[in-house]
Amino acid sequence: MKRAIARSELDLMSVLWDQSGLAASAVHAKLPTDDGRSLQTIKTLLSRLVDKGALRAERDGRRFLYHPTLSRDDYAASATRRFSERLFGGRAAPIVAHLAEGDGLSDSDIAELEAIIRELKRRD
Amino acid sequence: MKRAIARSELDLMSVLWDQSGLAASAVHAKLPTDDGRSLQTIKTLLSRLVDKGALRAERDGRRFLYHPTLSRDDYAASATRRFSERLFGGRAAPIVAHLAEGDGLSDSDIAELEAIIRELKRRD
DNA sequence: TAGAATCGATTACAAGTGTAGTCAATGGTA
DNA sequence: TACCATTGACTACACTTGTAATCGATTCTA
Repeated sequence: MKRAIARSELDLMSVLWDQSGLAASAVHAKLPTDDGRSLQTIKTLLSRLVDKGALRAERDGRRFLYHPTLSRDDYAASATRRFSERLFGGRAAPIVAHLAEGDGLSDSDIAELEAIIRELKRRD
Repeated sequence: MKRAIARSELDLMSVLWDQSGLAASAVHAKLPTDDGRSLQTIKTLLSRLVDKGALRAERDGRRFLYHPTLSRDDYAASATRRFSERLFGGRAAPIVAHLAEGDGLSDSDIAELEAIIRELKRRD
């Protein structure tokens, strides 16, 4: 059952990472208003995420409250590694280079990057 | 026709980015030996990529030679932006942080990152 | 208490994806 | 020349994804 989280499903994960234990209707309500997807669609996606093992459904009366079974951080880490591996042989620099093209990065982003680099070099 | 390049198709793009103008059999031969996909499969994927406009097929006798119509760099840039946007609100630092987790980055990668940061700060 | 709203479950269905078989034409070879 | 290999075209087919309708049960409300 360890299929991947689809693009459209990720939006729901994101909502539930912000606040775990929401019912389907609440998840629907929390999506951007311009989202367009109907409540039925959200329910289907939630079921699929439960099938995939990405969510746990906790019964609450006649409805379910949904909880992520993997953290946003864990997901982001493995997705990032896969992405970097697939496109850049696991390297980080080309990613940053692409994001920096055309006044890409904010000052705070740059400052964070600096801190990370400093730490990496210290650890070295 | 501007559908996205699928995961499995990306492998073929990668081969053709390394060396443009290969025939189906050559692309097949250049894939990792443990790849498993049959030559027939490769041909199907190549056709799909032509349909999608990601490859141009140049007739050469009774076969075709395939050429990417978008550069690896352009593809990587837009894929990277999409990825970063989707998972990290467009920021670069969390990506590097994830890749750095658990002795992730090589010395040369770190050096490149440093150079990029230096340049970004200079530009600032 | 009768109808309305809401819930999960089931079903639908087109498009996309991964993988490959079959076929007819062509080109190379014994 | 008679076969065999190779090529693109076409077809196949199960699975995934995106989106939603329908249905039966339950709960809220007038």
